[in-house]
Amino acid sequence: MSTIVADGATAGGPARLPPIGAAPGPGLRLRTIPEATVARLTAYLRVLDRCAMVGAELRGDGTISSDELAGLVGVNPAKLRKDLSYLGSHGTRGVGYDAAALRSTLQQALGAHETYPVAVVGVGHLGSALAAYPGFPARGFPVRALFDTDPLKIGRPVAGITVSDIREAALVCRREDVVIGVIATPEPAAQRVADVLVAAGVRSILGFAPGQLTVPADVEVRRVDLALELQLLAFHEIRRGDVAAPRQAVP
Amino acid sequence: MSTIVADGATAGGPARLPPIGAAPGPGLRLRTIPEATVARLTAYLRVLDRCAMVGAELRGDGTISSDELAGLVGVNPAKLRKDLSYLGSHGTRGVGYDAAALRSTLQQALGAHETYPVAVVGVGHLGSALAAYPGFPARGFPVRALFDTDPLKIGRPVAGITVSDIREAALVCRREDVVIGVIATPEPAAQRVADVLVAAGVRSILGFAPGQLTVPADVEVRRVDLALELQLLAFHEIRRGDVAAPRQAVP
DNA sequence: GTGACTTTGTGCCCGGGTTCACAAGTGACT
DNA sequence: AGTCACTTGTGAACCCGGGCACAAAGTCAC
Repeated sequence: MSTIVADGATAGGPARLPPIGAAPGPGLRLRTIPEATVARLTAYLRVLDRCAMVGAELRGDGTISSDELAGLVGVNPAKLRKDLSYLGSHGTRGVGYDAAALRSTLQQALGAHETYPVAVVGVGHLGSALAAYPGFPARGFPVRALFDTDPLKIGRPVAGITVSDIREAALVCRREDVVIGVIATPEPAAQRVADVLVAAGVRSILGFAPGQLTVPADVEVRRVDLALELQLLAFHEIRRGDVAAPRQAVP
Repeated sequence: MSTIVADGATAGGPARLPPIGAAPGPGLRLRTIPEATVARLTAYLRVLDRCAMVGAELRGDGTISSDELAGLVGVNPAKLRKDLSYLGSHGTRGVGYDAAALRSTLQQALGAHETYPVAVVGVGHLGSALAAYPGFPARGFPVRALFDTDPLKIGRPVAGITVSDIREAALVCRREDVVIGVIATPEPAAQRVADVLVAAGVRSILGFAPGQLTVPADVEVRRVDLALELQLLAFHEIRRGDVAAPRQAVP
């Protein structure tokens, strides 16, 4: 995040208009929403989805208060309200939020109403797992293309998708309307793959290889470093062991 | 930053400060190193490792300046120096850092000299991939145990490790000295698995299931939500497409 | 209609992370 | 020995997200 590109937080404060003709309410002005807030918004939406699925509104009238929703998600109620206020807040004071309307607003803001085809590059263990990961299509991210360089893998189906030659990335990505590219290759190939994806028109990349990727400024890169997560846990373990008993079992 | 940790309500969040100056740990000279800094320290160490491996010091005398190292990692030189200052800074003014000594210091601080056995729970696609992920053992995190509930999987080897019954978690974790648990199960089972791991003595957990996990206060939890990463990329995609309307809004 | 209660929206403060800029220390060169 | 170029270490300003608390606003009861 901070290591790769200076995130394109367009200078100034250009407000933005609703994507499509949002019929109800006045124009909701969307400022630059903090990333942490966007992450939580998805959590709110997920909880609301689950409530709607079960049909179990918290109340009979289909409203939910910030306290209740915050409790379900596990965040501070004030934070939730502030998060929602970025969207123009359509809550009703004294009552709460209309669950259905809030859900619709969140879907609109997060683009949850449409799908974003994904391509996975590198059909190793990790790539195959990602291709079969049910959480992706469930949240609007169907994996529509797999790429590799191994002739033994090209042409064979993995998780229901035929693996393509990475050299055909541009063609396949265009055909499948790929919007997001996922790099699951060994580290040495990651930069090369990123270049290929960018050349194929992909402007959003999720990389699993450690190390930095250099891409044009208009390409958004996110990195997930699995080993780093363990390393951070290990660091807390060290600190903990340092404070307590290093090797001793019980004093 | 990197991933989003949204479960501040329950478990070990970013920092748990005592409300008042209750003087918790009197003599803990443990300088509280910011998490972001720890993450970068590992990046520095990795780059130094690679340099040492290649034998290509930037200079003949085995020193490296903050500018050079920062350039290799892709961060601001001042940030790098401040990061290193948390460790007590063993650099030499006018010269730079002794690469070997710095590497040793980082290894010591990050605990990179020892290994932290890992257990993976949930031997599905993702769990299998994690069990075989070469980046884990390469950075000191050997996967020593696999757990599942499926009788068809229990007893069979995956990535060279025999899958154990989750009910034997306590036994196996103790035997293998497991320090870190990784939850790669479907969402509904995640909380149950977390409870089992905690009962087995694991105090560091990496979860891949969305949704919050509630654990005792002394257990450190990190979450990696793969679909969330895509969602954040999609949000930038929306914003980007929306910019098409360069309308001025309220002042 | 009025009063009391509930809940939202948000101004304000705070703590932490990032960046700048500069003093201080070190080796090299004359 | 003296000077100078170079690099580290860090104090201070800035920016941003989180949390508290309160006023505004709406509902319900009568």
